[in-house]
Amino acid sequence: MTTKTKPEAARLPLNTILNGDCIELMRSLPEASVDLIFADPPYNLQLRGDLHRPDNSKVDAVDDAWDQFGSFAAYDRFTRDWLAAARRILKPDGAIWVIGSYHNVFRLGAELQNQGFWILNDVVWRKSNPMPNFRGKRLTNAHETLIWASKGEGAKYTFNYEALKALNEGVQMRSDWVLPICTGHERLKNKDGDKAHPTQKPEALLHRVLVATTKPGDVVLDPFFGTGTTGAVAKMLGRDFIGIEREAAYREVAEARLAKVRKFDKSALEVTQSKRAEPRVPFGQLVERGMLRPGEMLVGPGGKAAKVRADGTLIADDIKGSIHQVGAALEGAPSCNGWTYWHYRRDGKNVPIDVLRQQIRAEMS
Amino acid sequence: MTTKTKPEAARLPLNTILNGDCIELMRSLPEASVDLIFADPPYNLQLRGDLHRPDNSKVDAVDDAWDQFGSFAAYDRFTRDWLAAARRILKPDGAIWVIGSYHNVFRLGAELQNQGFWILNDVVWRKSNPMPNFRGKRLTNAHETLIWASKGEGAKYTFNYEALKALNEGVQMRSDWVLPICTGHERLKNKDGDKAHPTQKPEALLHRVLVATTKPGDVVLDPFFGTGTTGAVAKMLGRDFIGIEREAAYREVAEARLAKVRKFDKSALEVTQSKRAEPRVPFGQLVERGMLRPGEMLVGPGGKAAKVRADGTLIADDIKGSIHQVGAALEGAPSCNGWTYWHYRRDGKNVPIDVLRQQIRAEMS
DNA sequence: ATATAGGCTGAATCCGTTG
DNA sequence: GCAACGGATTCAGCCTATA
Repeated sequence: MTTKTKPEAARLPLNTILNGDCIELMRSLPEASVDLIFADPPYNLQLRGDLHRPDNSKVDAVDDAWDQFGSFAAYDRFTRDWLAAARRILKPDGAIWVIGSYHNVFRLGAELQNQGFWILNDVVWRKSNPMPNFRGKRLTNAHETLIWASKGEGAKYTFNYEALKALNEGVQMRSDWVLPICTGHERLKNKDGDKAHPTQKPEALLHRVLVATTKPGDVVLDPFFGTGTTGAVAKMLGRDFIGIEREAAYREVAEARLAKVRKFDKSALEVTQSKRAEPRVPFGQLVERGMLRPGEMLVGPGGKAAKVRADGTLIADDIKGSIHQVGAALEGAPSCNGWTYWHYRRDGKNVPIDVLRQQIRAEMS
Repeated sequence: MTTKTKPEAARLPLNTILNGDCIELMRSLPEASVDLIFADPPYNLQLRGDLHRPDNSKVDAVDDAWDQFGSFAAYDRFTRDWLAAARRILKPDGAIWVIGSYHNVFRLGAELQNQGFWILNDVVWRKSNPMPNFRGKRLTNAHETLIWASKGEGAKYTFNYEALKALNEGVQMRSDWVLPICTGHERLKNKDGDKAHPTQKPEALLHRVLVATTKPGDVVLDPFFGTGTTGAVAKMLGRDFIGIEREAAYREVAEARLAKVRKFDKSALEVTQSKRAEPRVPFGQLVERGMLRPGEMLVGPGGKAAKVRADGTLIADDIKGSIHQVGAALEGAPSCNGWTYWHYRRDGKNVPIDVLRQQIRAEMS
């Protein structure tokens, strides 16, 4: 158990599995209190006891299409209710992931949009070892779809771009992820030796989701906890979790699983940071500190020149302004990173002024 | 023009491009008369401001009037109407394909289901060369989604299982297709040399769709014909097509294109052959898959050590980076193959991490 | 003629902080 | 809340120009 001092965290049942219906339980939690929701909702309409066709006297006589629509209406109500409950407890800068197959994911995605969630990406989990289509009547169903959404248009969200780029050998992570399905030792068994859960997700999938879109210490809620993959990976990665599961058999397996999980060592959880996280250094400091002198000339890559002024602005002909503004104006570009654009001369060589910024940053740390 | 003896075909405007609104025109066609519908409707992208690449060049956005809808409700009405019109003219044993991105595909899929279509597969077009995410704010949007549906539960449909298996080097075709986007000579230009259509689809994609789900002589209708990729591939493959397009500029380009197409052109087929290369395995996958734990130590041949982090980077003292970068830095070398340099300990022995990469490659093949 | 370098482009819901 | 502004951000493939 983690000790929390934040007020909202004090009211949250962190790192536990709640027993019951996820809609009711989410309604009982404080609003705007969790950072991320990961949801793997059921989609088999027949197995869900709480899904009923609407009480419509004409149903008996109608064709398959209407029957489907009736079932879909019930599924849509269920989706609307749990998503609304999830939305309430999500922080304004939080995010949600849902996963589904073609049976339900279109309804999930449409309802996400209807409720104002803002889709950031749809992600394809491409299974490296899917079950073949034995009858040869369709394509091998070799993927599932995840949807990642923020709370609304313009809302902030966490995305560890550099960490994911590192995970992908230095190139941007794409929206299609190749990962094997959950088999072997990772696949949990019950006492009879049968698989404990029909759709256990691989830890690798949750690892990528949580590394990508949460920070250490974030609260991750999973309303369809199952055997607790979300909780297990959250614990490993130093995130707090809240699980909701109404089937006792799944809760038992998940509890046993979670007890065995160990958190990774703290320094291993630090992840490659973006340059945006570095402290801001005003260009004027380089002048104040005497690294550059007022009157000194800077040159751009194309040979364009500008003069440093005492207040940390540049002047080139009649163009005055910041290093960025003058660079952009000279290039006719919408923007310009003055730190990499401008160079000063030392020992007959052109050195980017960014070197000086790095010196200052090194002193600061 | 093909001579048809079937009665319904006699009333169909085969191998022509109809000028006008697709909803009205589909309503004017005889019911239950076409075998396949391929539809690439507007995506309703909802782009806000301009987007520039890091080199300051401006991205040519899809800002055409035909992609603008006032609200999800307006888009849903449009979708409902054209899908209903399409459904009416589809034969009972016919099928429909739609393509979209996360902006619209969830609404498309949900409405297909609402109208009684029976989804057979969702298919992911994995782009081998997508446009990157220039600002590093999300995952690279590297795929689009197609939905393949029959007219209803239990309805018959055409699926050429063996042909697709042959296209896929003898193994079952999966639901994820790797194909490049439409560029180069295939990308049609207008008189000014600009692209004739902002979203032209590759012929290889239509080739696979038509080979998979139509027979020679089938009638294929495309209500959003654009520059006529569907018609061109249908003609090559000996299928009849009906195109509907309301923009005169697109119709003109499509007419010229179709006039040049000859039946049984194999060029599209060649494009579908994927290049066989040793798949690249990011080191991060070893961490995600639990083969190595964050916090675990790796050792180099000279005994130098580094710690694995959750994002697949290493840290040794204050040196952080990829397995290759950290290896090179510790050795003072310009480069280093981290796969052979680094070893992990198992059963008292040092094992090169390349062994783990080989395991993953074995799974993938 | 062949290799290399540089330029250009693609269905994109693409910034965050300070004043 | 809005405006100003600092400054961070790209991959694959094809085409053209140069060596």
